[in-house]
Amino acid sequence: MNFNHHLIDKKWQKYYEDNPVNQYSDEKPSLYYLVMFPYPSGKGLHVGHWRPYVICDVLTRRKILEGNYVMQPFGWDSFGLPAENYAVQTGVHPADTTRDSIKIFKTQVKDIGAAYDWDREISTADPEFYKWTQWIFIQMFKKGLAYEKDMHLNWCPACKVVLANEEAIGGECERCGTVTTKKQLRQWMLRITDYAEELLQGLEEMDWPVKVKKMQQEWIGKSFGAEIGFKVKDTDKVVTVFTTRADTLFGATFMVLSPEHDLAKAITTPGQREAVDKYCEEASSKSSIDRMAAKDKTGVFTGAYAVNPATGKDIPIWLADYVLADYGTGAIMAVPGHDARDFDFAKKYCLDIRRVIAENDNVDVNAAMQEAYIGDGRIVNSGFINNMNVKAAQDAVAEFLEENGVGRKTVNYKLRDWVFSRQRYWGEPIPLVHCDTCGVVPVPEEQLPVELPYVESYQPTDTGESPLARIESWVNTPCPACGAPGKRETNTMPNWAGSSWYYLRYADPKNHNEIVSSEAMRKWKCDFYLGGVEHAVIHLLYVRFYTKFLYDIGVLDYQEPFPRFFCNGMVNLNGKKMSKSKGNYVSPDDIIEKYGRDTLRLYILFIGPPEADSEWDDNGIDGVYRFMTRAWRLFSETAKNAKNTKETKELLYARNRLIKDVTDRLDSFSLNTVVSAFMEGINRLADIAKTGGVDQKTLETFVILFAPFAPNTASEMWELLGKNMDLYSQRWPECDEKALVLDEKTIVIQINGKVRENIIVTSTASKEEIVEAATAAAKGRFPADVPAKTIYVPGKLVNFVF
RNA sequence: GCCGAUGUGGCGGAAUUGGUAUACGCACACGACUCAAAAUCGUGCGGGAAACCAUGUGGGUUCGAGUCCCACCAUCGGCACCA
Repeated sequence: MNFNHHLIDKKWQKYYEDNPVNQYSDEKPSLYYLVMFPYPSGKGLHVGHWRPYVICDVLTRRKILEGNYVMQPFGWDSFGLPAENYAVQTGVHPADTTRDSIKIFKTQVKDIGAAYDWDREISTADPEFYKWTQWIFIQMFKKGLAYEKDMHLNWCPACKVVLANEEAIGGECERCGTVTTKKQLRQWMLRITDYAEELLQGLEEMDWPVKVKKMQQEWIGKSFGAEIGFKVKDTDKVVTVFTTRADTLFGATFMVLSPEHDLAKAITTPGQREAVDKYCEEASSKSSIDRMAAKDKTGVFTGAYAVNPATGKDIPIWLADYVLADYGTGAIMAVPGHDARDFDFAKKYCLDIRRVIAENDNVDVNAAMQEAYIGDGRIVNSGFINNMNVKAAQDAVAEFLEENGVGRKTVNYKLRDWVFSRQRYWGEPIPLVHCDTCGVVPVPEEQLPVELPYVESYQPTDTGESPLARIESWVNTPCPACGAPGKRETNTMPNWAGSSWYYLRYADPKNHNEIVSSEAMRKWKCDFYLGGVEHAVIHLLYVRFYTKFLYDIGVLDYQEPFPRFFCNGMVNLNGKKMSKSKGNYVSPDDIIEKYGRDTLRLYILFIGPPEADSEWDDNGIDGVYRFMTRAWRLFSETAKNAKNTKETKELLYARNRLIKDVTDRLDSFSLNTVVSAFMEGINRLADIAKTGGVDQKTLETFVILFAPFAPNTASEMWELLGKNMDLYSQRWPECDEKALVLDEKTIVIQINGKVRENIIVTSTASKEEIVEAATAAAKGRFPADVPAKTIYVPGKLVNFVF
């Protein structure tokens, strides 16, 4: 009987469609395994998509075979720019495009044969779903977490859309790669910074890849320092700065504000007005990439002076775009002697440079400095903190600031509030109404969802308004508070909104009255989450933020959505990320046709360590396919007589070796080597089969172990063994360690640490016997009569040292 | 620049707590089967004639190092004027 993957796939795909593997029962322990849901594009899947799905399904099925019910849901992150861009070009409504895309995706996802609970399928663009996305926003609004602000924002001139910092990494639009510029717009913001500390603390106890934790830590970017107020001379204005180097306060010889700083224009003297206006104009028109790439620092003097609270001296106030508007207070005290950037700036504009730290006693503390000194040392030229070290000086300065009411110790975060509005059509409408008398009023919860209306034109506007703004019949609505004519908010939410809480909805996807029932919430907590690195910062940070908020308002009884997260590597082709739109991909459909679904599942695992990026190799899959046919052949040749075949010591060893290798490697997440273990197992059994047969129990054990990896083939093998359709009621086998002890073992003989000989001894041989045998075997190679030392490692080696 | 990771055959990659480096697979070569090819099966496959030498480079610890320590080099990823 040949291995016919077409027949096997067809038969079992159908069977499991009608008889799902994952049967819920109150009796069984429940688990919840989740893989990141995809954005359904019309182009369909490539084999790279398979990787996380296969990995998650293998782990799920293994847990099922250990007697658990594992909820493994699937859904669609279906709002997004591609559908809208397509609509702009063709006029086809994004809802139609999305529906079609989901259909294509779903067919292809089903080919993977994962044990998904399709009953729990969700789609973020479904009004029944986004009703609750809007509901969460309203709760945030009520708690003061959502607010409006004029923002200088990253703006993509091509997409005509505002981007969050996370979407404009490196100064390029994440979607289209266009260089972004800045634009000032009124935006809805979420106060994620209120949760900065919790988001940071929460990372500690989580079972996440270290690199992902590090990335989040860095993104949150906590630093300890002080806030110091500098009085602007001859005014009542104060410029506050954040610094991590309060110890260098005596060395602050000028100040720099970012060009966007609130006080920038207000403090400018008439004489400098023209120069300042010109500079600010230039700064705002520069793209962020130019601004970052600028080697030369530029700036302009405001004409104003501030008073250094420590020295009492007047110091000039400058504007420069090397100071970031949205970090700290958007202003710095410049200490050119001890900060490289300030040093460059001071050199260029001939500003005072003053040494206040000496690295050692040989330094001439009054000599001109050649470069900024960043390190620790003894404080000099600094009044009451002289001779202290850096740390002590920081404390002393903080105390001085407190006493004089001009500053205090503080912490600062890089994390910024989340720009939450998008000037787009295909997203969740922000459920607010603007009323002349009542201000901004949330849409009452019973009126949710605020559904997206059909529009004629999806073209975004250059003014930064959403296409929704053109639909008067939708925009005009009575104020929910007073009934007077009001206007709907026309901005929509960003892509991340739905994915920031979707995991929760799977617990209770059909609940019309609540976001989730408390019973379902308690029962279904995500035990395992899996997905690609590309979402390691943004998505995972936002989900954690939403979860913490939902905890705070009493919806959840836990504060972290994903205590355990695994990050899979990408599958590359020709060294580059697979991409349908760039034509650089391998289609799973072709592979399934040629080799069958299980071969692809196995190859996707075999291709490399799951956490590493791997290169797709068409030849590699042939090897896995050969293994499948070899395994199949072994079964078809031995199954018939298996019941009459005696279990030999060799078979017992082979069986337990396989159990141990598969189980251990699965536990350590080494999925590529699990496939190797199956290959070794089949090679071993095929060897044994040459002289005898393979017993029933060994073949059954193989099938049970194989079931999570190659479900269709394993099912067919199960049937071949004369079993009923009860493969998934079986229990994961346990290894009998005794069976792994062989009668004989190989002992390595080393001389001075180098391998010289092997001897085979009985497994019961004592140390003395082994050393004696080793001496006899290696004596001829001894450089002297008697070794100075003999190292014996039990059961492994003897090392003669001379 | 800072942070992190990774360097092992022609290739993808294996190697419990330091204990036979190169498992498993690909590619390749030869052989069997065949009129022939494909498929399949079998054998070989780091270098070297050998002694020996080989896990990015140079040191160190150890009876023994791919594994631990120090210093470099290279590649990849993240962040990047964060005060």
